[in-house]
Amino acid sequence: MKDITPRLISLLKRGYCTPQIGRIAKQLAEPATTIHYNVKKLEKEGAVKSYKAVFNYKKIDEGFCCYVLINLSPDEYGNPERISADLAKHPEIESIDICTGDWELVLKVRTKDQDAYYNFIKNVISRKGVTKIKTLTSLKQIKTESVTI
Amino acid sequence: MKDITPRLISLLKRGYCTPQIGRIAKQLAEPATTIHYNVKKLEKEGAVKSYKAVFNYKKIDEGFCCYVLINLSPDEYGNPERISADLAKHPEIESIDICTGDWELVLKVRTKDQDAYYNFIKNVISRKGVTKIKTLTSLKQIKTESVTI
DNA sequence: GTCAATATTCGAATATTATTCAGTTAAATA
DNA sequence: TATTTAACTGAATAATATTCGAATATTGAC
Repeated sequence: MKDITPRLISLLKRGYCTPQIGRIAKQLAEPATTIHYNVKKLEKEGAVKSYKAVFNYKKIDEGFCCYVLINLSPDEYGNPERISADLAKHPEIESIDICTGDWELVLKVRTKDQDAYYNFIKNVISRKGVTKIKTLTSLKQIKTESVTI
Repeated sequence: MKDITPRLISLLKRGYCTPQIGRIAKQLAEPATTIHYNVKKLEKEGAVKSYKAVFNYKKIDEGFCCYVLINLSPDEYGNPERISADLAKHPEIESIDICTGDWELVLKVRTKDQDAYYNFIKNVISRKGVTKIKTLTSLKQIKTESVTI
């Protein structure tokens, strides 16, 4: 039997959802057509990037979560966007920020477990350009993607 | 004229969306009823927490983003969930993680600008229980909530 | 391995929900 | 104040999700 779940999760993680006009209308006590108009306006302005699902990541084999703080070598330092665009392709990486302060890059990474994380670090992060890494491991997620768990 | 936008954004930021069964079905080349069944299964298992919107935060007056690394005082150290649950109420905080490593709490915070962030720190973060704070300011977001910008 | 129980797939019919349209009201501009 | 543009809204329509029942596949007990 074909297992649809992984492909389904992969799509829902980044998009393939849509706002519930009727439910919003009821909640805000406004006509559905008014909500529709305003939602479309937000989309047209480019204010909305995507509609997506937030998961209980333990239940989709992504229970291990951590922040990866990265220092870049002098030659990558001037162009962090190149390495970032490359990293962005990896589905394990939930977010990538180019930062000021002690660290140039901050990643949020989700893997199945510590073993999978170790492999991820070995294969993806350990590369020329990265001079120093610090990992902050999440013991418990209280809030994620604006959703309180 | 009543401005619906802020209330609309507030709802979409955390939920009030739903998967697009038909579009997923087309993408995965499976019948819509099969997709429907599998989506409902994920929901029933509790694997899906919410369906929500991801924004271009610059366009919704949340252009200033940073990570806040926090050390807790010895008395809060043993029960970080209390202070976390309290922080979770604030809409400026996108995520809260209780971590190992050099910092006990990692927050991701979005405000309009640096001034708004300063006020946020003063009013929300500076409290008994927090002994040390380090802010990593995001200069550019490459990927957010699994969505590449 | 065989059989029964359970879970998954799927097409056709139905129910629900979003969207369009056209008219109205409000706001901005000159 | 007149004129243009943007925002709002109800009724009709279009699009989409959901239910149902039946077929197929998987799992677990013996």
